[in-house]
Amino acid sequence: MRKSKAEAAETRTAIVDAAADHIRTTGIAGASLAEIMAAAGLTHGGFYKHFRNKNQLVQEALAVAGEETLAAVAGWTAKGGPKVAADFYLSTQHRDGKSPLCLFAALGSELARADRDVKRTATGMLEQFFEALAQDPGGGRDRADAIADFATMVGALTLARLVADKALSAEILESAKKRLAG
Amino acid sequence: MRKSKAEAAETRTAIVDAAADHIRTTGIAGASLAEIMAAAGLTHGGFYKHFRNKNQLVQEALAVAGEETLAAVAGWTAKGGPKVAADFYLSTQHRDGKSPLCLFAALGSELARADRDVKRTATGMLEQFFEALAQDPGGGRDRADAIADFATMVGALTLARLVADKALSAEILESAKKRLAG
DNA sequence: TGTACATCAGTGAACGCGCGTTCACTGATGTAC
DNA sequence: TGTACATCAGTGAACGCGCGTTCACTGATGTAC
Repeated sequence: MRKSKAEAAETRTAIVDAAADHIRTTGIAGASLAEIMAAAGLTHGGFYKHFRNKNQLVQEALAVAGEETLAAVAGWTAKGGPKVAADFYLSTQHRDGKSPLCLFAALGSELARADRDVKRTATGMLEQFFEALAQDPGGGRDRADAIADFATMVGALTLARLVADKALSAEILESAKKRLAG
Repeated sequence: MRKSKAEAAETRTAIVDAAADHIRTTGIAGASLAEIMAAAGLTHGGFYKHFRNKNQLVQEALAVAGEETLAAVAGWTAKGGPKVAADFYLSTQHRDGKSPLCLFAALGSELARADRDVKRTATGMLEQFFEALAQDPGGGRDRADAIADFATMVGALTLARLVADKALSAEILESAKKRLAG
């Protein structure tokens, strides 16, 4: 059942998109190729017609996941500046994963143990985040501020997600919002 | 080759200590029982004489790892206040894992996906961190400040660890230090 | 344009491997008398 | 205190399972003439 080149390209994109979603939910190690392929509407056997191995898919999925989050952050910033972006990033909706989750909050500690190629992809995405967040014409915020802000957001969202206590989780988000507003 | 009760208790402690180390290096899913038992000088078969299952060991190991980091943070704070504690936390030595790594930076995103019991253990440790860091008599820092500070530290260390570029990694640590000092 | 053949996207079964967990066994420790 | 037996910490082989990866196969697509 050979598919046309156009269909095959769509299939490939669907696999990467499914991986970008799945990986942020289950982690890299926790996302099996069979699950990702099923989410893309395929059986697992065909995976190697599109990718060399799982690692190649992970790299492409990270890039897609990063661009999704980056587009969201850029959108929020364009709408209301860094403060609005921080409010969205630190919302309970983002924490609960209803909007696609920031890849650094979803995978941060796992990426620290990833292999060199995966880390390079993640580094490229992070550099783009810093550049996007540092663009604050006339706001008096420099690159170091943007980096510290983003570190606070990632740390707060990570901690808010691992906590088993709703009240403490909300307190973490609020404390970070207050810091970023002040 | 039955061992005495005292020896068995020592063995149990050795297993938990080995797990507390190993888990922060490889992640929870990446730390196999065979590796942990070998690190404690044992074969894997005897594991179930001490623990119900892997999950029970993980919970105890998280508590030990948390207490280790907490003792270090408390020590740094006692020595020179919150600023010195932040400088140690954000040092390249801590980032590179030569001192035992903070469990939230090591496992943050993985703990978000852990089961309820593991999350509860992590929550208890985090609450102790907040209380320890909020104790700043006369410094004018309240609990919200302590939480935001810790979020910044965890986020910065996590990002500094996943980056494949030494210069960018150092820039992240320095930006966070600057924020916490100001 | 039509025909014959090569290509290859996708299927589903199978592989080797490492994992958590179980189990029969060993022999020193703990206990009952 | 000494003896006989039960207990159980630790060993090492084995289990079932899910994983990433491979492979023979199918049949529609792409290509050469």
